[in-house]
Amino acid sequence: MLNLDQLSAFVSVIDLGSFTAAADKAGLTQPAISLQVKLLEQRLGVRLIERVGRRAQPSPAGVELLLHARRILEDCSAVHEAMMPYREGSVGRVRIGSGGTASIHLLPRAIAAVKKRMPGLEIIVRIGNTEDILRDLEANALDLAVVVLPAAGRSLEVEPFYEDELLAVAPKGSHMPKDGPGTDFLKDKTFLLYEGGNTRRAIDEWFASDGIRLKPAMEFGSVEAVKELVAAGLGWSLLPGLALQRDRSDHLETSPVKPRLTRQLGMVLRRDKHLTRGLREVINCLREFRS
Amino acid sequence: MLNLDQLSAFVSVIDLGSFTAAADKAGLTQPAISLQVKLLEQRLGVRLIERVGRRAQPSPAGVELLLHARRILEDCSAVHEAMMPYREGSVGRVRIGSGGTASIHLLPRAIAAVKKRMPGLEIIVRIGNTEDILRDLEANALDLAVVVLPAAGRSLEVEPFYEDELLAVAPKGSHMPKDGPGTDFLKDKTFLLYEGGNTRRAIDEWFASDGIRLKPAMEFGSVEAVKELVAAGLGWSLLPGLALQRDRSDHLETSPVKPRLTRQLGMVLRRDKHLTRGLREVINCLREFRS
DNA sequence: ACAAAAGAATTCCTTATGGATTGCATTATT
DNA sequence: AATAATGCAATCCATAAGGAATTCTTTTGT
Repeated sequence: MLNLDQLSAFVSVIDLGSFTAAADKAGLTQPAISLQVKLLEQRLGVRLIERVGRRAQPSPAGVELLLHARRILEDCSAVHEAMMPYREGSVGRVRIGSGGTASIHLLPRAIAAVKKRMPGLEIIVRIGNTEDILRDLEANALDLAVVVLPAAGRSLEVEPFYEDELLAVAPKGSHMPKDGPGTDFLKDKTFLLYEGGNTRRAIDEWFASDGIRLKPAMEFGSVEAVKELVAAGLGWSLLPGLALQRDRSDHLETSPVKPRLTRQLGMVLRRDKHLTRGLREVINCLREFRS
Repeated sequence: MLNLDQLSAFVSVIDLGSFTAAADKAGLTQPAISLQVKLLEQRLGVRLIERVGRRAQPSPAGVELLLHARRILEDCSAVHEAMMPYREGSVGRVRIGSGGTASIHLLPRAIAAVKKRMPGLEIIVRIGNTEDILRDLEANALDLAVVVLPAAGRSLEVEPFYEDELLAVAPKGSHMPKDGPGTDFLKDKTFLLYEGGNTRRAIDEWFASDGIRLKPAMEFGSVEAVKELVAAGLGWSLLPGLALQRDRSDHLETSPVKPRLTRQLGMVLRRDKHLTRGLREVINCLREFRS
């Protein structure tokens, strides 16, 4: 029978290019690693590592073994993940990835609801741009993503669950058309935009459908920053309704635009994801927003 | 880290429905299997086997683990399969670096001989100048170099294996002294030379030993080109005998020079190189030329 | 038929040591 | 002065011997 410690040692040596480095990483001494690799080589009857000069390189057989070994080791760590939900005592853990806006305004409410039902559940939220989040999701470093759609990915399943309207935002006292400002009305305003990925794209498309190309005065990575700047009278903006709920009506004038401009927030999971109870709860709580 | 023996024991117990049976199959005693499964349960923090009545059945977590475990164990046995060809030496790879002349005229014959003995062997030949080849050899990007000597390098081992004579080559019908042309005879001829590194150097030294400094009319990177030009009557040349074996005697006059001028071809390996069966075969086949 | 405990055997790790190569500095040479 | 050669120190891996830890067996109990 093969031995996972030996496989792991072998992979580590190749990755780090040195027996000594692999030993340090594993918290062992160099002879231990040497022995592991040697035993593996004996068991397989093949030379796996070319000890040549100062560098350790895989032999042809070693290259082939690497492919298998990496997969096996990954599967083994996946086992721990898979057993997590069955564990007694630990209620579980849900790792959520999210874009900035949703994480500030939507997730806290959903998480609060989940926590009420499953107090022990550990919830981790990672903020990032859609691209990074989805990559981590595919790598199973995240359990669930909450992002602005569209979201692509062969192994991913997308469920839209919230339609967020983008609102025109102006300093208090600005003239705001009754039935909402259109592209014509807005095109000459000074614009401060949130430089989010899909949100920003939706805004550009909205203007572009009337043949207008927007040249924003400034772009910011933070919605809150844009809000403050608009409140200070520095210009107009188009911001997610979500971000405007904790009303700054004392300093801001807000209105839907014409035609209305919305963006879809969606939950994204790996298609083959095993649903733990915690994850199911989170999904259900997010669905509450669907109304 | 997971343990494959434990996984295997667990799967076996489920498959056979009994600890004792699993123990027999594994050639161990029953407590050993009990312990393995217990340790696995402890490590995963999950109960895996429901000991109910006479039959051992998997818990829900056990069912899930079975899926993973079977796959992992299969992959592990696939590893043995995958290593088999390398183990028997029927598969392998030899990366040879070579100067141009040897690679065209010597290597094909040696490779053909090796292939006859080890049909599965993968042979890669990289052409380049001596310097590049030797650098790659030191970096272990090549297994063997076949170059014109001398070849330096602290970590390299050199074995001369073929003495190649440089022949004077003239257009058909040229006057060629009976006992071979000397420097005196050749110094006034129009010369077309092959701009190889060590070969070219050997020629310069040959003339220099009689105090003559050669001013070749043209230099070419290809021996074949020089041959064609000489055949077309454009001048004389000194070329490796190896390159003249596929006789162009219908258009060329060839003769040893006086004193005879030879260059050594050598095999070069890293001093600490591990000899695979394939590499040994290649070396042996090259030695056949030594006669 | 499985679990638990104690002793035995094996495995695996650490320490110590030696061989080999590499990188750097020093020295000799053209 | 620049280049090549030499010598030294450092680094890395292999091996051997002793010791710690794991794992198996035997025995016994539920």
